[in-house]
Amino acid sequence: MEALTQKKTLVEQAYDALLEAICVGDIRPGERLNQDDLAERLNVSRQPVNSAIAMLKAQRFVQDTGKRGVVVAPIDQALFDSIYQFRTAVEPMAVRLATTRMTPEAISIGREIIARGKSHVQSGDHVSALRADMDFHNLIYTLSGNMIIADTMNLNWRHLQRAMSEVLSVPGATLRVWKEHDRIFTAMVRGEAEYAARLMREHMEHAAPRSLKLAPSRDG
Amino acid sequence: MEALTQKKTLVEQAYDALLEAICVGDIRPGERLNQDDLAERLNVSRQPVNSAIAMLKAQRFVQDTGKRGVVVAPIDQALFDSIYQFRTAVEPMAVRLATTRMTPEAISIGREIIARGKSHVQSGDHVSALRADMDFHNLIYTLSGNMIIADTMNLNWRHLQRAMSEVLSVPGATLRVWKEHDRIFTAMVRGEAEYAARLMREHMEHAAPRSLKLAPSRDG
DNA sequence: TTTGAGAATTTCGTATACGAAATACGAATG
DNA sequence: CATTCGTATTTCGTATACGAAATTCTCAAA
Repeated sequence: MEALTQKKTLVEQAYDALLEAICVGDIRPGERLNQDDLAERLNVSRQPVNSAIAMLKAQRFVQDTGKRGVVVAPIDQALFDSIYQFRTAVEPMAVRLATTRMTPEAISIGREIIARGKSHVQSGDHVSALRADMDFHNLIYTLSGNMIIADTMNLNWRHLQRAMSEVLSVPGATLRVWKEHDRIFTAMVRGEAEYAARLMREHMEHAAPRSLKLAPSRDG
Repeated sequence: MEALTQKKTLVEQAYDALLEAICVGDIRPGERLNQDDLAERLNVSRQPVNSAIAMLKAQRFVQDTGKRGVVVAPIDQALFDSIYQFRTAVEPMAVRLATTRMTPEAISIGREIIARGKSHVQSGDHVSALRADMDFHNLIYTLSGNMIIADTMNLNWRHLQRAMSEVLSVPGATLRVWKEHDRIFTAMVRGEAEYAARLMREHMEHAAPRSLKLAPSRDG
């Protein structure tokens, strides 16, 4: 008999919904969040929306401007650079740890993700390629067995995701990226932890776009 | 003329107060948070307390138990280990980055912190030695110029702080630790980034206590 | 004495109300 | 026409209310 699962509160559901809308660009950087509007759209009272916004603010997805309400945080090149720099330390470690903890199931899942990523690139579906990119890395974090890596990087990926939904060129949407993922994963399957970590560090060092190359305004 | 500063909301103040109480052990692991009680003690209505608790839950300081309310998360050896493991990747990077960004002011502050840390160890003041330990590392994160490092590690230190307030032997409270800090900082001042990073990695690898050696229950 | 059922109480998620402050709008004045 | 001031409206932080569900307590039956 399994334990009953606990339901998410409306605060948590509102947080999830708002974060997703921000990350996929439905609510854009600089846009002000109106609590009454959001409450009506989410079909809840304003209080859970207010709490969800406080949580998003703590995680820097939205920010105060000195005026009423909060705005979605602008896409910040410095934040993006900091995340990629941070990743050059953390991703190789995650790979090293994950390599020692591979399971047949993980191998199967990893291969499926890589095939999916390549397929999305070839069909030009950038959104799904980005999702697969996230899935690939998340598999590694989970496999690393280090919950701090997983939590930290999941949050960072949400920041990257929203930056990328504003960007013309999506890093996960090239075949080169997926070939590198393939090489990294193959090294992991073979148990070559140090080699896989080195490949990942190199991947990080040149996977970071030189700049975000923001898309033209959607109005123009 | 300077910009006016924005005041913290009651939610933010309640969050700060609760987090501090949890981290210094005034509210102990396993203890259930009663919202009415807390609201009365903080002299606010229950709603900001409820919101603050949701934020603490998202950051794993408190957790659901399937019953009413939340409890302060137990001190978790695995979390502690994950943080220390994570730090072996992140702290050397922070040191490397910080070394290239030293200022006379930072040098002065760093030396003051180290002197303070040694002094607290010698006088047996473990709480203040831990604070100085945190200050030393925080200086490095700030100097690194990487906001993700700073944000992530500040949160992790809060978890470490609350673990350490339950622990008999506090890692920051030995002279050995402060001698190592001194050596690291000296290398940084000299601009020896790689050497300083190596020292930090070694420091991380043996600074982690083998186990938390939890204090006996305060009742017994 | 133990167990179970029902009633009373407590707790918390969330809706609603309140009021302060910000913002928008319209009219008057220069 | 531009600017300023007063009024109306909007927005949000927070208090309060409501109700569902959990928990505790009490009493009766076995």
